[in-house]
Amino acid sequence: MNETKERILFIALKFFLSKPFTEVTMSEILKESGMSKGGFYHHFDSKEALYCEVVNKYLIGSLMTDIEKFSTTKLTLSFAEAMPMYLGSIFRLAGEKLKELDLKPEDVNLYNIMFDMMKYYKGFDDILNKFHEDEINMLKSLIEKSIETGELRKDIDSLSLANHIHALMHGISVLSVLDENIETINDRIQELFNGLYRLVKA
Amino acid sequence: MNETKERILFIALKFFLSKPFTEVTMSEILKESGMSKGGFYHHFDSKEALYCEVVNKYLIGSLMTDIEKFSTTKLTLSFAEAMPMYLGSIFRLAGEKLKELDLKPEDVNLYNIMFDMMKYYKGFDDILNKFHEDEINMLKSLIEKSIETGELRKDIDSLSLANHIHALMHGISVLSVLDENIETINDRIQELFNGLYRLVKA
DNA sequence: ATCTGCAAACCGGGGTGTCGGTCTTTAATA
DNA sequence: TATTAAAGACCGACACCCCGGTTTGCAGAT
Repeated sequence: MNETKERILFIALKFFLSKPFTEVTMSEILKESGMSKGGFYHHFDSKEALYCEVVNKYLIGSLMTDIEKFSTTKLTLSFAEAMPMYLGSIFRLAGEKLKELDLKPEDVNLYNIMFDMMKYYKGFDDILNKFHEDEINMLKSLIEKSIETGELRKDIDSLSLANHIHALMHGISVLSVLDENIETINDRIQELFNGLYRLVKA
Repeated sequence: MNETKERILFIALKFFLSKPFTEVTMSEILKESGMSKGGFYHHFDSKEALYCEVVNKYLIGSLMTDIEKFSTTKLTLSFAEAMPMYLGSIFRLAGEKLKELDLKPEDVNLYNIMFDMMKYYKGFDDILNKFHEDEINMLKSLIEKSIETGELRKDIDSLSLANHIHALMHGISVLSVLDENIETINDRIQELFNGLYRLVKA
């Protein structure tokens, strides 16, 4: 792909991560990339097309690889080990990527981004559903294994607990956005997980 | 208060519930209310002032009364009775209010609304924090009472479980928005709560 | 006569996208 | 290798529209 185009995509990424689609203006993207309007529209059909390419290149792809990365390593770990690692790794990964972009976590509203993708990126609902399914299946199989090894209570319904943890994660995540203190998210996760673990361990 | 002003406030409410602040235009509010710009700006200083009055009148107030309504009735109920009632009542109440406004639940994004209030309604962060605190305290005292009566396990940390349930609620809620199937939210809540109850009951 | 409530026309600014034209690189041909 | 044609990258002014907000004037009640 063209080098200029890639530079524009990268710069646009920052803006689309830090503001809703409608509040990002072409002017600021062009100013930042030192490019003219004419130059830009030579490469892209529209602002929305730019958005879709950004999402495609930077967001969709990494969503996929991240979950795969975890699902291959989980099998050797116990529930007590894997769980905090899983919970933490998501946010650590996100944090690293934001650092590369010189963005502070508190300037990025994950849910605004997802809502935007729902609106402007066709088929995102399917992708998201599949992503959630994968996450839950992963949790489910981890739970089942941990029941077999005797780590967790025998009377636990694995699917139910998987859904529970999944929802809990999103709850912590969205509350952190609302509270505007993303930094403490890892502590909160750890604490809530410990409480849950006390309830489910054998 | 003026009758015209109230009509504008009510119409504006619908728009602010169904779209982000920046995407709501004065033109559509004026068109819907059959009013001219001059007329509008006779009553309000700005679009933002309108927004704040709408939030003040319709959203902040009901947020307060709802939680009070519940906190006065909870004392006579067991955990198993109070919990689903509490969880369900929030969404039932919201549903009723949306019906009055001819809005479908799937057209309203609760978190978009909250993020907007964070941006444009001064002091909303404090209000929200207090609201969350109240919710958690309410849950906490319910849990403590239920531990005393022997309904719940003695080894449960009440604050930890309260936080847990609170986060879980928001998780279910935000996932329902993302999945775009708000209708099933009550079933999901019921199911996840049942799973949790099995873990915490004595 | 004055004040209230409102309508209509208007304003500046900023939004996305277009268009004619220029410069640069590449490719083909003699 | 020198010349020429075509393609690609880019510029900047401008068109057009719609935004929130202002100004002016007028009808009717007090």
